[in-house]
Amino acid sequence: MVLEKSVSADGRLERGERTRRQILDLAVDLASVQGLEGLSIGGLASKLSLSKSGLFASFGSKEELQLATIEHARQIFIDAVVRKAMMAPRGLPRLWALCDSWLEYAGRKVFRGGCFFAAASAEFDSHPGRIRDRLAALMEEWLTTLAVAVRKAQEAGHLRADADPAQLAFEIHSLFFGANWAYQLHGDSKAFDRAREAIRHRLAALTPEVTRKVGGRARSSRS
Amino acid sequence: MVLEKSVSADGRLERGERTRRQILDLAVDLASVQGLEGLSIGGLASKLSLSKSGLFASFGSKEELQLATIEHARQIFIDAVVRKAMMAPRGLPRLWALCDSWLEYAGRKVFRGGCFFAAASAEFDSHPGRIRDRLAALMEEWLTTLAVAVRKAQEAGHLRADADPAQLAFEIHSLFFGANWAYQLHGDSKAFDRAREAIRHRLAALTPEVTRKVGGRARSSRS
DNA sequence: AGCATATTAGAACGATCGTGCTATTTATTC
DNA sequence: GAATAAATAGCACGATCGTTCTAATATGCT
Repeated sequence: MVLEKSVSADGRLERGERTRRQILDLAVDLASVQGLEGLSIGGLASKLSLSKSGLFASFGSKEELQLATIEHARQIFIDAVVRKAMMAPRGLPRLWALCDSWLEYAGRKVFRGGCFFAAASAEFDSHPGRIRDRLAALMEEWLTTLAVAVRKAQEAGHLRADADPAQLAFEIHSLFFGANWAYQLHGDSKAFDRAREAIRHRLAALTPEVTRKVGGRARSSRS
Repeated sequence: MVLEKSVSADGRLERGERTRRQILDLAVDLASVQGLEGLSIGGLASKLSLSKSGLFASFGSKEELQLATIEHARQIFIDAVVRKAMMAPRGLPRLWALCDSWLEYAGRKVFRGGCFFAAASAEFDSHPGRIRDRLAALMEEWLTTLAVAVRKAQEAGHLRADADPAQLAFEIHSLFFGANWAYQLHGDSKAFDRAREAIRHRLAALTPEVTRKVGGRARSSRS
């Protein structure tokens, strides 16, 4: 464990870092609803009973605040989705764990406005600059995580090897965002079941013959 | 053809309607990039060499301008996607025509910032009010269009009848938005091929046995 | 304790936002 | 051509935005 300068010897957070965290907790929540550009320094400050200039000084510019908000959201996402799924056994179970935890993350509204990154990437996809670049890098990182999970499932013999992991990652990711979109816009929580069903259908078609004969699908907990 | 009061006897547009159209053309273009909320009365006015108050008076409020922008985008979308696809023979060909024209609509950047409705619905999905309601209704209309196309293909015997049209519409729509998202964020135009491939794969599995024996898939132009 | 540093507050700036009110211009009708 | 209506311009308003500068306060170190 590396000692950061923002953490004192006894492990407590320094004052600045503590307020920074309060700010970012609220910023992430607000940004998922009003967008990253809709974040306002004054709005954040008043909701936290801080001075506008004091909050501003903690980040130096609005862009830095937005970038810090993205990193904070990334940590929350990793804790809520990736870390849990990585505890499942590698191969198809881990791929399914990723899917389940993502859909649960969206349905549980870890962020009030739904998936933070779905909102932010759609908002900034036409705004060149550091924010868009960072978001694009994070989303590619996530798609790679999905693709690697697919490939590992193939290497473990849980999925046929003749499928393109990037293609499957794209399809699964699209269903994720589609479900998040339908839930946010129409309040349709059945969309999560739709996404699960589509993924199940897609993966079942990729299950090797030997496995299909035994169980029909690899996860007995799935109906 | 119904005579509207904004159209004079010789078919030319009245002055007010002409500028309204110029405004909305630009508004739709700008909103697809900066968002519906990012639309500014002053910004639109200066780009069109109009006065801010004059432009404002044409709509009465920003919300009315946004609603008018949505209707204008809807017309453009219908012309670019739906109308063309409806000329294809009903059944599977028409479903495929819808898919092809949607993906081409997104790839051709009919709107500068990609699909107007993907951006707008994501922006307003957490902003209750008339705008969100209208967007939700339009998107449901679109999903219904897709579902009906699926059902017609089933009735024509082009697709097996044991598939849920709403489920298929959800999946296809998710792939549309996923491709649009990847193209906008990563500039990855291969995403359109990915979406097409996924749809092709999904529909092929739903092709009745008799048809599968003949051609493998229904559209010979598809590789 | 007191000094040095980090953190927050206060006030003000120029800019831009949506909106309302009043004039001025343009088109239509008699 | 004069009268009427429709469309546009000009100007000002309060509010809010990001940002800067300076003063006050709280913390950490010796």
